[in-house]
Amino acid sequence: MTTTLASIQQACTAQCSLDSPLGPLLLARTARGLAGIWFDNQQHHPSAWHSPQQPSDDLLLRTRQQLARYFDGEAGAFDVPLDLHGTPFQRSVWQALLRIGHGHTSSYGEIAAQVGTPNASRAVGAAVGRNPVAIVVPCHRVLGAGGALTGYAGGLERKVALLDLERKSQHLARPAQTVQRREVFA
Amino acid sequence: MTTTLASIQQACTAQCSLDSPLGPLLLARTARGLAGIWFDNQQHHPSAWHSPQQPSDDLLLRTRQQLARYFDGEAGAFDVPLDLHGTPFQRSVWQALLRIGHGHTSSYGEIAAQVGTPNASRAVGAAVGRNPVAIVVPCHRVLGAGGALTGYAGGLERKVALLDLERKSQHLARPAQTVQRREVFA
DNA sequence: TGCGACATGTCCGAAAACGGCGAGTCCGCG
DNA sequence: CGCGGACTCGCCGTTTTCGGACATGTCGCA
Repeated sequence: MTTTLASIQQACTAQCSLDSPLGPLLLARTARGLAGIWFDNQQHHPSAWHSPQQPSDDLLLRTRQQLARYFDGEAGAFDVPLDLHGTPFQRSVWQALLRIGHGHTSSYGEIAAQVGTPNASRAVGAAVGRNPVAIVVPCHRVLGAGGALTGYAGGLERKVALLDLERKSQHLARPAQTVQRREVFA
Repeated sequence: MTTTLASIQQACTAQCSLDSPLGPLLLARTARGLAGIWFDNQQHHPSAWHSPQQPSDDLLLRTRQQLARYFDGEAGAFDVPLDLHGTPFQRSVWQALLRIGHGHTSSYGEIAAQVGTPNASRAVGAAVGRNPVAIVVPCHRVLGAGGALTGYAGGLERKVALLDLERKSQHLARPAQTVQRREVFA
């Protein structure tokens, strides 16, 4: 299997940017769903792009709104369809991330177990680090087995900030949290 | 740079098949032009495909007609726009092939010289062998310096057959051979 | 004439290196 | 004792690197 990033760029049909409390975000979509959210100058950023286009696109608009709500402290804010490009292993890891609830955390080893390869915690680390859709796929909720922060593609500050935000906003969870998330595979 | 074949499959928008005197052909196009013609079970065949769809497509229809005329012995039969996916080197080689006239031949070294790397005749061989658009991009017109057949992705029989066909049909060349061929790059 | 060596871009397989880990050991410190 | 921090080693998917193999042709040397 080849790189995930190139494959996304290929299939991408629209993109836009957005100013968040943690700095500018770049959003990208494909025909099938939301495919990427990156912080400025984070690791594995598709630096080939820079176009700060306005979103003329329903899906991207909704994502922007939901991100705003998320930063306002709302739990379960996301319900846009995702289109995650990656190796089978990576995708299964990212799927597992989606099952970590708002304000909760998990560990690399735990996820490795969920994915069916209990010893692959280190490989999980690598996969988590390549998560293309920051925030929505909550890779920031993964800590070391002892609770260590270990790392974040967008920088540890941002990881702490996101966890803080979620901890402080626990009580704002929506009453009916029926988040139906349809996944699309590629 | 990555594989040419995968890149074509990605961008391909339509395809169809066609029975030729030398066996079935698979045709494929992208948004920009004709991107592939392969013999059944030739080397580097995009075997992921098998759909023998009917051509509902103007460009593919025209290609089919022109192939039929070619097999009837007509020179200069092709004028469809091409969309050749490959490395810069490969594309320059394939462009050079297009300059070899109907019924004429060239050699690997000659083409290497035309492309600007006189010593790369061996590399030219590799590139010629990966020609995605059989017949229309006349890779069959390339022989060894001494006139040896050397090789053909579709099998040497077919190479001989094509050369025979062109030799026998020399006199059928159309009077005005103003073949305007627009190339598209990717 | 005949044989070996070399030049050249790309693909492909194998092998090694590299991580956003985790468990286990050893040690120093209250 | 009991706890925490530094160190070592096995784990495993992905990425990178490397070494051949090719649809050849030219040159030097016996």
